[in-house]
Formats: sequence, structure tokens, C-alpha cells
Amino acid sequence: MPNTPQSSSKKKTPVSGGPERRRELLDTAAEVFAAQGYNATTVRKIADAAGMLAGSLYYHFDSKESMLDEILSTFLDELWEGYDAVLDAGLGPRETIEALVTESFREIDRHRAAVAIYQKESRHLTDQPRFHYLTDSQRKFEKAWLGTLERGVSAGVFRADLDVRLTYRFVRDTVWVAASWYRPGGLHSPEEIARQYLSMVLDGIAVRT
Amino acid sequence: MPNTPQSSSKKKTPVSGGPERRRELLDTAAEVFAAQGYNATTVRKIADAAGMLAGSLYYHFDSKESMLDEILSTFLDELWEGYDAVLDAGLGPRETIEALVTESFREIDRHRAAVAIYQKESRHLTDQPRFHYLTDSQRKFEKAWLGTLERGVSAGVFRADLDVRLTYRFVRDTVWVAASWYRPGGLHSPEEIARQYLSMVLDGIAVRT
DNA sequence: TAACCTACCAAACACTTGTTAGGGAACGGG
DNA sequence: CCCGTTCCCTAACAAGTGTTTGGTAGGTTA
Repeated sequence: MPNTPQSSSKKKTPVSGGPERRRELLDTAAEVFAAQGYNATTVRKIADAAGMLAGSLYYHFDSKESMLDEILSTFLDELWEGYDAVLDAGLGPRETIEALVTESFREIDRHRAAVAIYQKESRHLTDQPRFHYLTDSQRKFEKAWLGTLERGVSAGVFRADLDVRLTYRFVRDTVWVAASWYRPGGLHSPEEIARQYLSMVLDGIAVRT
Repeated sequence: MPNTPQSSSKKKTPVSGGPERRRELLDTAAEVFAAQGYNATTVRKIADAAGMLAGSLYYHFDSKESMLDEILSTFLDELWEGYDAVLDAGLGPRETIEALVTESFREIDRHRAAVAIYQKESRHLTDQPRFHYLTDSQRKFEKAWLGTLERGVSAGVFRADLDVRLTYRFVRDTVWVAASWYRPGGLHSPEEIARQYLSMVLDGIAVRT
């Protein structure tokens, strides 16, 4: 037997709960996608990481693309669950930003791989009709952040001498690129990272004179 | 004639200077790489954008990978030319950071495509021996920025209550992700963007009370 | 005119890709 | 014991991949 994929280190669930295995496979797929990039990831690599053969994946999913789809959409669903809770809380501009940043780092902690995939691939996925919901999400995202920033400028809590759109991209990027280096179980908790980031974004890194 | 690639809108240089055409092809290749991702880009797409057939590219380059190599290495060469000039100028910590940020935005302006490629692909290219110079550059990069930040903390111009490594990633990322949305010839010049970014990073976006 | 060089085309190559079809082992319920 | 379900394997498929080989039009040089 030259090839025994069954002999992988994966724990065998004798009585496998149905949709559990599905999420398990999606998790490993997301990990490979994040590490190698979607296009560079072959279904055989995913199957390898899951301890099975390429064709077997098609018992659970009907295409490689639908795996990506499911990974991204479930991530966005959970993200907006958290975001909407913040936005509906009726907080002030500064508190809203603080809550959004904190929530973002929590999502990065929970969906590190999905976030990394989103960052790398979303740009050229938005062309395909199947992934149009990415554009919708992006628009809603911009509306939430930009609106809060503008509210803050009007309220006099955020500086008015800056291009708001530039500020938006600044805050957005600083938060989300963190997914590229963040590793769960590291030195800092998501909340601790959020606090330091907020401190830098709001007050700057220079000593006040 | 079902396929006449010559009829593209490319201007024909009757007497083409040798290495000029090479840079021309590398520029279009970089553009496609940046837009579609390296792995998703086929040599036929590059050839299409250049107005020729796939095989013809191999008169100028000996592989798709060597195109990527040349794009990245020439970018890094020019980047370090600018960086070294700044680092050798004997400036104070704050002035060094300001100069580095400004220089970075200038490089983004000049090498937008190469920067975008670098960001997307560098992570999983560093495995290959051919691209080990990416790791070297990254190390040198970190040493320059982190060293300057630490120097600033010691000198009392940068806050001491922050994790310096976190600050480093913060500053680094805020600057370089800009390449993902920056378009040359936009509203702001690289210098103007650098000024606003520096203002945000150094002094924060909150109103001082 | 002849030899030569540059820059490309045409056609194929070996290989990898995502995907499908059919089969079979394990297991539980009747 | 048979039936159906679950989950995976084996083996192949057509399309697309990077790359090679040989040819050739047009300009330059001698």
C-alpha cells in the first residue's frame, strides 16, 4: 500500500455528527487557502490536509469555489452579527469606534483564516456574480465606519483637519491587516491588542508636549 | 485571420531599444499580477495584455517565475536605495520616521503594482530558495523601523507605554496597505498622503482635550 | 545580395487542474 | 440477514497550465 491517507493523525470520529465533519473540512480548507492563496491551493492539497483523497471532497461539497463561498459567507454573517449589535447600541462616536475595533479583533481571533482569505482574494472575487455579497458587505462596512467618523467630527471628538475618507481607510486597514500576523494564543489577547491599537489610533504614538 | 494580437492599441516602437521592451513587458506583467494574483495569472493573459502570444514571452524571459523575480527584486533595489539614503542622513528618530514614511509613499507611487504583488505573495514565496532575498529584505526592514522606534522611545519622543513591536507592525502596515487602494494621479500626492498619515500616526485622530 | 539578428508566431509537449462515475466498506434498523 | 445510508476510494475525464521547438518577416550590417 504505497498511499494510505487514512493513516493520518486525524482523530477518527466513529459516529460522526453530520454537519460537524463539514465544518471540520471547511476549517482545514480555510487554513490551506489562507496559507497558500486560493488559486495556488489545489483540491488535492486540501484533501491531503484533511486526510483523504481529492474526489472524496465532492461528497461534501459540489465545488472548490463553493467551499470558498461558504467560508467567506459564514465569516461575514458572524461579523455582522457582532457589528450590528454595536451599531444598534446607541453609543457615541468615539465609543462606537472603540467597540467596532474591539469587535473586529475578536473576529480576527475567531476567523483568522477567513479574514486572511478575504483580504487576499476579495478584490478579484467581486467580479463574479456569486460573490456579489462581498461588495454589499463592503458598502455596508464603509457606511458604518465612515458614518461614525463623520459623526465624531461633527461632535468635535475627532479632528476636522483630516480627510475623512483617508482616516477611514487608515483605521480600517490598521485593524484588519493585523490578521496577517496575528496568531491566536499569542502574547496579547484580542482585547489587549484592541486597546493598544485604539490608543495609537486615537492619541498617536508621539509623546505629547 | 481570427486572431490578430498585433492590432492592439500598443504603440509600435519601430526601432525598439533592447532592454526597453523588456521593462515594458515587465510593467504589463506586474499590472496583471497585481490585479489577478500571481497564480491566477496565466502567461497567456500576460501575453494578451502585451499584444503577443504566450510562447513569445519566452524570447525575453526564461520563465513566468523569473518575471516575478525581476519585478520584485528591481522594486526592492530601488526601495533600499531610498531607504539607505534616509537612514544614513543622521536624522533624529522622529525625523527618520517621517522621512521613511514619505519615502515609502513615494515608492508606492512609483511601484504600485510591485508593492501590491509583494504584499499578496511574499509570504508564501519566502519558502522558495530563489526568493530568499525577500526574507533578508524583510529582516533589514524590521531592523531599520524597529530600531528607529526604540531610539525614539529612549529619546523620549515616542510613547514608552506601548509594545514597540506592536507599534512597529502598526506603522508598517498603515503605510504599506495603502498600496491596495492608492491610484497615481489621484486627489492627493504621495507627499500629501504621507503628511496626513504621519499626522494620524504621531498625534492620533482624536481631538486633544 | 548575402548573412545575420531581433522579435515574434504556430503548434505542439507533458503535466496539473477541478470534477465525475462507479464501487465498496462499515454500520444501524427492520 | 438484507437494506439503506454514510463516507470514502479508485480511476478516469477534459480543460487548462507553463514551456519548448522550429519557423519566419523585417530590419541591419557587410
